[in-house]
Order: sequence, then C-alpha cells, then structure tokens
Amino acid sequence: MPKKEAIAITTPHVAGDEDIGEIRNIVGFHIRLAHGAVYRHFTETFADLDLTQKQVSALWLVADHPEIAQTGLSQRMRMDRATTMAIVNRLEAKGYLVRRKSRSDRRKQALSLTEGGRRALSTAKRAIQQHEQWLKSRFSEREVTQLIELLSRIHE
Amino acid sequence: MPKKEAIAITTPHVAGDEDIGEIRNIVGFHIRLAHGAVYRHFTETFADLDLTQKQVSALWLVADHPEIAQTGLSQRMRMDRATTMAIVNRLEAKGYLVRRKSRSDRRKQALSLTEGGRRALSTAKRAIQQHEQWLKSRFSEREVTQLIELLSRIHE
DNA sequence: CGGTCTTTGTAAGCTATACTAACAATCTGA
DNA sequence: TCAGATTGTTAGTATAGCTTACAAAGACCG
Repeated sequence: MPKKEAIAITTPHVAGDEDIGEIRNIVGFHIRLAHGAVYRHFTETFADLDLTQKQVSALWLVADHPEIAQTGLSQRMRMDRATTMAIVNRLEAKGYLVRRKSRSDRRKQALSLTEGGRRALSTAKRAIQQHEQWLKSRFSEREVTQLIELLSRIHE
Repeated sequence: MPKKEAIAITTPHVAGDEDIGEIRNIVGFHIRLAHGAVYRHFTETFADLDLTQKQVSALWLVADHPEIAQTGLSQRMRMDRATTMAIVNRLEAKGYLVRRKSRSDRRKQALSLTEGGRRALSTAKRAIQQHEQWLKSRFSEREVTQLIELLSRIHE
C-alpha cells in the first residue's frame, strides 16, 4: 500500500481581524472542517466497499421506504432531482437497486433494493457502526444527543 | 430570475432498522445534512461575489498568515496539497493573491493577497457576517459556544 | 370536457472539490 | 556527500451539486 499523505492537525491561535474576529469563531468554518474530517474517515472505512456516504444514505433510505420515488429520496437527502439521479444511476449500475414504474402515479419511479443491494447495505451498516464509533468516541452519550439536536436545528 | 427549485424539508419519523437503528440516530448523517444546508445558504449569500467557501477560507487564512506557504494553507484547511493547488490557482486567476518564491526555503511559495484580494476579502467578510447571522439565529450564545466546542473535537 | 399548470424523471453540460500517482527542485540530517 | 523528506506541480479520476431544457403524466379549474 502506498504511503498516505497525512493531513495535518494544527490550527494555532492567531491574531484576530478587526471586523468579525477570527475565523475560528465562525460556526460555518467549524462545520466545514468537521464535515471534512468525517468525510475522510468515512472514505477510509469504506475503501473496500466502494460506496460513498451519499450512496449508503440512499440505500438506507430506500430500504426504510420501500417503493419510494426519486423525489422522495431527494427530499430526505436534501438534494435536487438531478443530483439524486446521478446517485441512483450509480447504485443501479452497481446492481444494488432497481427502478420500477409506480402504478399509482406513472410519472414516478418506485425504487427498491435488489438482493445484492440488501447485502451491500448490511455490510455497509457494519462499517457505519465502526465509523460512528470513531465519531462518537469523543463524546458522552448526553453530548451525542445534544450535538444531534443542535445540528438538526440547522438542517430541519 | 428563474424560479428556484425548493429543496424540501421533511424527514418524518420512520420505522427503525434492526442492527443500528434509524438513520436519524447516525451522527454522521446529521453532519452531512447540516453541512449541506450551510453550503447551500452560503452559495446563495455569495452568488454575486463569485467566491466559494473554500476560497474565502483560503483568502482569510492568507490574510491572517502573511507569506504562508501552500503547505501551511493545506494544513490549516485540512486538505491535501493538490486540492490546495486548485484553490490557489483559482484565486490567483481572479487576481486575488500572488505566489512569490520564499527566500528562506526556495521550495516554498509564499502567498500574499493583492489589493484586489484584500478588497474581496472585506466584502466577503460582510457577507459571511450575514451568513453567520442566519446560522446563529437558531441558537443562544451559549449554544453557539457549545456547538463550536463539540465540532472542534471532531476536526482537531 | 379541454386546456393550463405542476410534478416527475431524464439528459447534457458546467464547476468545484478531493483524491492518487508521478516528477523535479530543494532542503535536511546522518 | 548522499539518501530521504518536503514542497510545489501536473495530470487524471470520481463525486457532488447546480442549471437548463424537455417529455410524460397528473391535477385543477372553468
């Protein structure tokens, strides 16, 4: 395995700025950094599985909502239809899910997992568990609840 | 202005899953959603300025750390060198910063803002203020501090 | 009923981000 | 001195997110 380049971990204190103070007081900046860190660890954890965050989320949501339409998926993942398409396409190409015309509304495509998709999701969930463990290990249970609550206020 | 497609805001409660419970209990999922929401609002706020989150962060960091090298920037932004290159290239193309060979270590490129870069950053900081206002409006001051503290544990 | 507006999926094209691999120039330390 | 590390760079890949445009189907209203 080729040596991976380490991404450094230093952000020393620094003289502030007149107008809105230091960049480290910007909530958005911390969200970006945290997201990046989570993204990176996720990618490592899932290196062998060939699945991205979004793809796992999509599989999971389809499993939880059988016959969901692509629009429904977009809404739950907060993405537009075009981006959702791209993700569904990739999952379909991998053979993890299928589109079937909905009979109640023939504009819609009802999504459902294939057997392979169900297996992939099972494996993915085990990997997620590891990933979540890494993420949660730095918090108490109360803090986890709190963090989720605070984050929910942003995206809900 | 063309009508923008709304990204929906519904995530109703749903039957759980046997192994690790519902997706809504996954911290990583919430971070992704929150990041997405922040990203989207940022993009709206900065539509006229033609600057992305990363680009603003980079400008800001260069302003705070005159003569910083690209590696230093990578470290502070938690990105690899190649990705940093791309961002610095774009900012250089916009005329917001320049590379100059460092004399202390001639491998390095010392980055510094141009006059245009300083102006752009000033404008950007005002926009950031608005953006942060939107973000912080849902929290008390104490909660903001707490959120930053929790997020820092993830990325530090 | 018919016409109009909306919803849904789709395709094409653009940009930014993030990564790897490889290379050259330079620095560092044994 | 010379082997190894650091730094910037280029090239190539994949993903994500967006816009615009279009067709098919549904919903609504007079």
